[in-house]
Amino acid sequence: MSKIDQSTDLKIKEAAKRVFLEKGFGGTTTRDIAEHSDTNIALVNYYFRSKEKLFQEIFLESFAETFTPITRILNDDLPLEAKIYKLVDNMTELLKRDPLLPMFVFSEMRSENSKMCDLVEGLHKQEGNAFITQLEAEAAKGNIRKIDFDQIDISIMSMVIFPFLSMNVIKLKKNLTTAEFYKLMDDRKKHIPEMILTYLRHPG
Amino acid sequence: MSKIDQSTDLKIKEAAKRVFLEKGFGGTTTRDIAEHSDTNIALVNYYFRSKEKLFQEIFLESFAETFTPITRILNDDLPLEAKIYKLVDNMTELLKRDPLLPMFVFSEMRSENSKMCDLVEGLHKQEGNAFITQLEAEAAKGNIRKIDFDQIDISIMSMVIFPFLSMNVIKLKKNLTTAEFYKLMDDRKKHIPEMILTYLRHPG
DNA sequence: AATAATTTTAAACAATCATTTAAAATATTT
DNA sequence: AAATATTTTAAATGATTGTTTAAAATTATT
Repeated sequence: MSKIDQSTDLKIKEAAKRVFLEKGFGGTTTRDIAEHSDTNIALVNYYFRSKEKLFQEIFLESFAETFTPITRILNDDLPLEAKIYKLVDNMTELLKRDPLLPMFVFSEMRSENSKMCDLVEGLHKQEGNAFITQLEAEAAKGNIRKIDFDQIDISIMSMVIFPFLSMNVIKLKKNLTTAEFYKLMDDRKKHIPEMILTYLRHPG
Repeated sequence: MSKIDQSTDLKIKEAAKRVFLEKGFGGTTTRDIAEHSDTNIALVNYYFRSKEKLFQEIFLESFAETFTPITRILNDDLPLEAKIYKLVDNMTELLKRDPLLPMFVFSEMRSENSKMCDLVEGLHKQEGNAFITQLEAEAAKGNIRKIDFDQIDISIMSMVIFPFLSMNVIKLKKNLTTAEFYKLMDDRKKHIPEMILTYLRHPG
């Protein structure tokens, strides 16, 4: 055993997360999970009742894992510039640790009638975006340009998350090793905030 | 019949594309495709030999459908500003027509050892990015700032494509209808080029 | 130590999967 | 019109799916 006497349910859950993140719900079989967790298919159902229940548990946790840090930092009490730098830095580090996380979350929410959309709809009741409020305040003070700040929000998320969603295409197109790709992502920690801030600070 | 006597193989292929785009390879069954094409499972295999062959055909076409317009415009003989506006406009229109296209392509290339990665590796032999050459030329003339232009490339694609990959999350978080979401995407046709160009034109 | 509760195992379950078969129906060629 | 080739159908194939069963092994309780 690698980890000292890890409980069976945790062993299964961790293995399931690994497999689900790589192959999605449809591409994963209960037997996959059993093998990767060094257990058997009966145990998977014994602890989690069904493949679907296990999946939902992992999906919800992955959803939270992705968006909780973002929400937390956006609601931090920090000056605009520091907040953007921190957001991009933290998210990049999170995604470097878990590069398959966003594809897992977004791909399971791809279609309007996906069960995961309904599942998520319940919990995410608009917690009042402090970031956009902050941008509006700065705009009122004349520090940044006045625009639709939802666009800024979306653009930051796009520039941080998209490269990880398209990792393999980027690696192919730009002929990069994994290490080189990660270096590129590190460079974006400076590039993205600079781009956003330069845009915000220069009037249209 | 809606379309006058559409050939069977085309009927199957179009239905298959619809289903694959919505549910991916793993989430789609041969029976799904048969039902949606108003044929039967034997005909699917008669015309395309296997689910996998049919899928690969559709995947490769979808990959081309996504990246051919980009490559074409990036290699257009247009001034920088016009090129960026055109690229963002055309891509947005393409994605509004086919919003599930990028998720389909990228999700099937999510893992390093995905068959689709190998499949694509063959065809996409670095056709010398004219856009980056153009950026370097402009930088040499002192018209724009000198940076790693791969970052600009990635940032444009991110800002255009990512919103469609995360469409359902954005709609939930910002409480948008489909029409409102598309309106937001239309607004980005101005927002994205303005952001990129403002950044490029102002020295660090 | 005996009993009860929990966990693990191996085997089986029915349902569904992709694919194939072979006969029927249709279209094409001679 | 007869013969041939192509397309379509219905049924069956064996493999794989998620899930369940019931007995065995282990752990906890009395």
